[in-house]
Amino acid sequence: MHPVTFFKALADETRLKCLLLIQREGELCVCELMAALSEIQPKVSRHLAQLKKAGLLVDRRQGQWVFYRINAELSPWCQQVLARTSDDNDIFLQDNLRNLCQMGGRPERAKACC
Amino acid sequence: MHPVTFFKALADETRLKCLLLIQREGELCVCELMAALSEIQPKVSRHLAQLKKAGLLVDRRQGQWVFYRINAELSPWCQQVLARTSDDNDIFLQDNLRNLCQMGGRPERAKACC
DNA sequence: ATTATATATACGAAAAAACATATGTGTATA
DNA sequence: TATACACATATGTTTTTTCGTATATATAAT
Repeated sequence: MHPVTFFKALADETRLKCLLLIQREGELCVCELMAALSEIQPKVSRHLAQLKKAGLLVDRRQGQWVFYRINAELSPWCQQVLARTSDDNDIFLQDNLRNLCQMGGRPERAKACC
Repeated sequence: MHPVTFFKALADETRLKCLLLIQREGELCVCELMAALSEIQPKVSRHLAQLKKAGLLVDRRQGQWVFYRINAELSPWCQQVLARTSDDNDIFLQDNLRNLCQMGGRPERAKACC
């Protein structure tokens, strides 16, 4: 992964929050991210498409939903940067995690989060 | 340091190379970075000003030169991200380090680099 | 004082990124 | 087959970023 490509992917609030939330939750679908971020669907979807194209995320369809997770083949140094960033930025994600937990009707596979 | 501010600072080839080269060398002046990157002076200078304004670098004037170094008060997680990125991206800096070593007339304080 | 060197900044142009709105696609359900 | 839901993408616009050129400042040397 070219370092500039990687950091460009992280250099946007919507994308960075999606990445870090997905990392913490393991897997999230578009509607969960919409609820967590309070953002409209095309905006979330567009940023996820960018992250997928750049190789940071992979997706899988399950029925009506598309779940995104971190690409397991992402360079270890990139994964470490994500992990380190996540560890030290709880406040950055605080409201979004709360929104996610309060979201009604989350799709089935939902992990325990709170 | 807000994570988006931080990653925006890294999301440009010129800025990222400046940061990583400065990190490896301890301290570099504008003319050394110009030589390392083969870029014109206003371009290098502008990007260094951005990095300084964002709190990633500090500068000190010594005679005709202005030396830049990593801000020691930068959040430890940011410093770790820089260190980890540097460790895993030798190829990214390879040509620039060679240019720097081959540069003639480096200012006095020059550290041993090769 | 004048000239040279190192660096900074102002300015307008060009390129890139992000956006909202509208529409398309795929899946489930009635 | 028709409707609803989740998601993707196209389009035109706006905003942000980057750039080159020109110019300003600050130190050094003559």
